[in-house]
Amino acid sequence: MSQMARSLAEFQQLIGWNPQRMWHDFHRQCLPQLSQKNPSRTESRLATIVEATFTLANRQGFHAMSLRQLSDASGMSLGGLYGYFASKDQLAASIHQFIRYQFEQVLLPLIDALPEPQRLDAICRYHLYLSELMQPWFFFAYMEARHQQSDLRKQAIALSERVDVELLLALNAHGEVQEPIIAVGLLKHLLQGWYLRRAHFQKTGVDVDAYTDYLLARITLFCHGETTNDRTLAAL
Amino acid sequence: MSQMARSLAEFQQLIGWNPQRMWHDFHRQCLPQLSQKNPSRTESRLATIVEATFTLANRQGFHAMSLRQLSDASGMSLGGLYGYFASKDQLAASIHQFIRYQFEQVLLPLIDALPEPQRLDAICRYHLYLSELMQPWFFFAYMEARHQQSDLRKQAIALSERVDVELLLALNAHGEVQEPIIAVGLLKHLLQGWYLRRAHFQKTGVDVDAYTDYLLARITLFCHGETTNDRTLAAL
DNA sequence: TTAAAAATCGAACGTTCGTTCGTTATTGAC
DNA sequence: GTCAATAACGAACGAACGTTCGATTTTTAA
Repeated sequence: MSQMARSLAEFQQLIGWNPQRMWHDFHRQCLPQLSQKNPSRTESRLATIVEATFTLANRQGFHAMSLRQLSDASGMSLGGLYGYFASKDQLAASIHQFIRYQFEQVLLPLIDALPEPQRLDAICRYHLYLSELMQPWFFFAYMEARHQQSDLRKQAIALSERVDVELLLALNAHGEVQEPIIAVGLLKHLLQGWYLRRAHFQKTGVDVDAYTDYLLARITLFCHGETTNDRTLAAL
Repeated sequence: MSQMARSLAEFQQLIGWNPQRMWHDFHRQCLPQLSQKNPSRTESRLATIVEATFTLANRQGFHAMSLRQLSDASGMSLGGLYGYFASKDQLAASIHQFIRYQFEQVLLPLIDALPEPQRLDAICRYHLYLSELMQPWFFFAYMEARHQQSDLRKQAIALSERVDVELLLALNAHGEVQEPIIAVGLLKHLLQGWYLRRAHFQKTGVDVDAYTDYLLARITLFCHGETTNDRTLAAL
């Protein structure tokens, strides 16, 4: 059984993550809708296009990004883009699909392989680490999810609820959870904070390891905390 | 000196909030760009239009919402809408401006009037309560802020940083804050969670009073918590 | 009741959007 | 170097966008 990773570097090594491999996986996922034959060139072009999509869409919104802007930013002609995706909507759908794939095929199996007492720690750490490695993807997925058509949105909700269940089970393994509905929601919200508030953390010099350690050290306090009046604001 | 409100109902009474008065204030703020003369009719039409904007924009994004959709949803003709705002961008700008106005003219004065020991509690409570009363406004402001033009965005950032300072000062009044940058960011993020995850809380039956009490009871634990190994996950 | 004022309407305008497609340039095997 | 095969190009298209404006309806006050 594999050891748990306790830092970004360890996690990266554990799953063998690097950008090249990520784009390779992404390319493989996009194959059905691609009209290109040369794999290696296609991989690097896909990376250019999707990275340009992130810089534009994560600033101004995917819907507000025009294909002419994407054409300029990626250095590729308007018509040339269509060799790499079937439509603008399909481009967004591929991104959403890939991040769901990463969750289901990479994160969840890693967590399932661990004994239950370690799972809460692992879910949080691995979520934070993966969202650090793929921050633009996570940000895009969060911000654009509600603009997707209903079947893709439903799949995202289903995955989200699966994580909720995992979190609740893992939390319960550490003792009775007070107000479990609020606790689980808050915990996931705190994990999302890392990639949603990335600019803030970058400006203030907080890295993912510091954030992770800070958070994990307080999670059990937060969720199981038997708050006594003299330690809470309510006493004022 | 006024007493602090400890529930949504008390807060609502304290600031004398009701929808009618809110739309009255909003109308007054919009006056400069309005071509309409009859105040009472204009107030109700504005309410209809802005509420329709929220239902459409908060689902699919403001940019993706067409004025033809807004025309249908508000029961007003395409040209008729332009009696109530100068342009589509101005409509969004008015909403952003109004929520900033509520923050600066309603929330901050209330907090400044309180003695320092009560301020942390008040900032959190009042932020949560106001965001409950005006949830669609807060959600809209959060989601659409990055699509605004730069001067409006800068004003929003300035206000956000002002809240950060208030939070940090208030936190410090309760003792030395460990990792203050992370703590303040997280605290604000938790406050935002209430209006960002509204659908989730509505589905699970959590109301703002329960959320507020849960949060406030754990804030000092979270921010000042001297975490010992036997109470944290790191010990596993 | 009536006429001026105010408000509403929706067809039409110019622009920009996503997308297509015939043409041109590039690539790779011999 | 030649020639298919592949990829990239960008002008052009129809649709949809935000906006305008003259005609029409509703409101207001005498």
